[in-house]
Amino acid sequence: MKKLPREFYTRGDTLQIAKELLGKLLVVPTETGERVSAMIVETEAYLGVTDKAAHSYGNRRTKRTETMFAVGGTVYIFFIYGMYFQFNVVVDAKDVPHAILIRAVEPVENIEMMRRRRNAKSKNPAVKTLDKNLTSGPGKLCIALGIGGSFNNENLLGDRIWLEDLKTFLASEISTGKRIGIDYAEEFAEKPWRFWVKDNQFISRK
DNA sequence: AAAATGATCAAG
DNA sequence: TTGATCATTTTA
Repeated sequence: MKKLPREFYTRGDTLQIAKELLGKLLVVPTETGERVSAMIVETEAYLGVTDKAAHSYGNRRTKRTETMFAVGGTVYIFFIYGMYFQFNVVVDAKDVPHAILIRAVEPVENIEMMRRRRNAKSKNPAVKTLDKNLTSGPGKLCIALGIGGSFNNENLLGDRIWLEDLKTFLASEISTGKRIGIDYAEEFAEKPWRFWVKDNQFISRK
């Protein structure tokens, strides 16, 4: 399969890219080279220096936010709530700190592996994680796909993690709404910069 | 009966 | 944000 080219990430229309990311296949091979993959079904755009919800608001550069300033096609991982990772795709040119948070994916290849990893994280071994709960949230998908802090700053054109074309959704198949978990962002909390595949079973909220 | 849904709470 | 628990509703 063919990796999405650098230009897909660097062309410079973050909201458009956030929508086009829906239907793309996220591939994270195991150490032994087995493909584990899932289709992106929910995204949120974070628009650089003007967006109060973005880590890079006001051009803030810290150890954590530094990767947001990398060139489009770089992976930005951050740790949240003391226990979960979030997976973001950096877009636009170097030093333009735009990123797209991947909020939910639909399992495609090697679902068995995702199930094992998710169940292993659960405290109660008796409960079996339902397939539709496997990757229906930003923290869950990172566990299922084995994405941890070491993926921060990884190149999406490398061999550790990448995106491929899979499906294309029409504008009529995409829903739009407010982003989640950013109540502190004042007027930006209302911006309709969250996108998801309409009626998809794997989105993070109903 | 089992499974899905919703509300509440604590976790690091 | 998530998982656990508990209560309620839906489904087979």
